[in-house]
Amino acid sequence: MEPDETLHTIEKAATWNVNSLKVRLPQVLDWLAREKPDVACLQETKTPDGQFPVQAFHSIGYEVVFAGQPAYNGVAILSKFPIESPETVMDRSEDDHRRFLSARIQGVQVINVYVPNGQDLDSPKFSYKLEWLDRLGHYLDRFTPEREPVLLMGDFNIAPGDLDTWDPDGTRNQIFHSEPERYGLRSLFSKGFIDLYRKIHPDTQAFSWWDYRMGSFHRNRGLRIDLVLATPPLAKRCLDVTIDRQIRKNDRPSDHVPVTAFFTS
DNA sequence: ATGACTTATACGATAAGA
Repeated sequence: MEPDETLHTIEKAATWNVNSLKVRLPQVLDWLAREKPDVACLQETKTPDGQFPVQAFHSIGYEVVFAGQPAYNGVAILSKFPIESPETVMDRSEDDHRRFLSARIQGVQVINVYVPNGQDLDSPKFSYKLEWLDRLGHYLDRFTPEREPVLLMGDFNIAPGDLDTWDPDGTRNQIFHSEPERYGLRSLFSKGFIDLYRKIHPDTQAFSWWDYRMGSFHRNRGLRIDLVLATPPLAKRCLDVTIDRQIRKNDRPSDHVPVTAFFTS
């Protein structure tokens, strides 16, 4: 154990799919100034590494690591504490999508994921999604969940169960709700990764994403697909998880909202 | 209703998201 790790622990960690950091940067900076998470994982930055706004985050006290590309995907970890040993790929595959970032922060392994969308069950993108989840599982096998604190958070593009979708009957076996996807997610749970929102709020319906179209937010037709998972040493310390629905009312909002987990020190 | 918005790329139309 490093001496510093006992002095400062992660007490507040958040995940937010920002749907273009270029468009959302002012909102992200406002949110950080207001909420002050110790660690924030962003997805869909859609920003090449050379254009990442490093200085904007440094100037408000955040270290950053990022893995981006033009137009699509892109992930970043922001931290008030030092970020050690960042990894931008999860294995030796040829996959060039920037969807993964893993680093050590105050003795916690923080893993940021942007799981592929999959499009529909007939698409090659669906096979890619399932393969990607399988590869993530293999990456996670290096950890001992019962003993090690690991935070795995991001946009999973899977509604874990019927409570996590506005229309469980209409969406059954559709994309985000299909059995193969849910099996992939359950296989992460079975390794010891715990869905913290569902642990703390077993019966509450709360969504983290709403379609831009059809007034879906106003009608609360959404999904809970942005998740914070943690291994038992961290899950035991979790006090609450909140989903910031209010931020979806901003001008030019992301279609996702932040999910934030709180831990005892 | 293979739609509806929003973003990126590139400057109009298409791809992609979820």
